[in-house]
Amino acid sequence: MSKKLIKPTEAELAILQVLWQRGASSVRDVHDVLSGSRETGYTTTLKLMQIMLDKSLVKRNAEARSHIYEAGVQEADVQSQLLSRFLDSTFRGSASQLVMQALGNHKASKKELEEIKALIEQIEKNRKP
Amino acid sequence: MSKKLIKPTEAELAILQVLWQRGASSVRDVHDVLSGSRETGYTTTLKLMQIMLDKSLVKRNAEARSHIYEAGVQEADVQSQLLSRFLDSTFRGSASQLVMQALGNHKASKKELEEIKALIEQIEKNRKP
DNA sequence: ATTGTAGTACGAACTGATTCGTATATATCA
DNA sequence: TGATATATACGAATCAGTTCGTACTACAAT
Repeated sequence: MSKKLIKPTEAELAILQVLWQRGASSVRDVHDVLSGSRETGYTTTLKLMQIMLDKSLVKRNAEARSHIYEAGVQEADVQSQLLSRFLDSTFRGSASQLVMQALGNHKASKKELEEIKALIEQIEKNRKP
Repeated sequence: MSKKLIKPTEAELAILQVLWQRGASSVRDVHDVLSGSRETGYTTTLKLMQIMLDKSLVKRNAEARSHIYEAGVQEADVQSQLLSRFLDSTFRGSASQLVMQALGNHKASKKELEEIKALIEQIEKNRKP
């Protein structure tokens, strides 16, 4: 099973975020959420989602007059692919550099920090043998 | 002193990477390095660097016939800004999620993992009071 | 039935990034 | 000197992403 190359644009990613958070939604729903941060017309959102359908970034149920869309790609997959590229292009592939920056500049809660520590222990443990 | 908004494009970032790594370089130098991974003509690289000069992403010394360019922005600044945006757009701002993915999918050496753990301890210590 | 409202479809304009061709200047060397 | 090689400058084509206007369809309400 081949992992397709996924490269959503900025605008597409914003739409995917809405779908991942809300689940199946109409164009109207998505547009209303986006209206908070973006300033574009309804038909723009519609067009983008049609393009995304074409690229299989979303799926839709067109039975009702108002079509219902849902994400066609998994959030974790997209994150993983985008992260890989970002890591290479911006941090020359150094994951630790990226992690240090991320932890340094952006607040993580005590609980999150503990989780990360635990993950590191886990990795070190699995690596020994 | 205001931190300007920096948003290099993909191609521009690739050029900056070369300049950050090699230091001051001619267009020819940059182009030769890039030729390994990219397939574009010399004048394309030249044009890009001229555009970057315009945007102050690079500086140049034009005394010699062959102009010498160097980065006009700091790597850490650019990384920090790009990371912020990436974090928001792709991980909805959750630094810990991003860190977990980065550590999970991409190999970091034992030494790097130790450094990260140390950083976490550091953060937790500074946070107590 | 007619009118108003809300939806989809889609061409086309616009924008920004990338790419290249070509003109021109400068240096090198046989 | 003249031919060749190597620079810069820059307009213009191309390409991808985004945006919107407009046509058309379906439903609801008066």
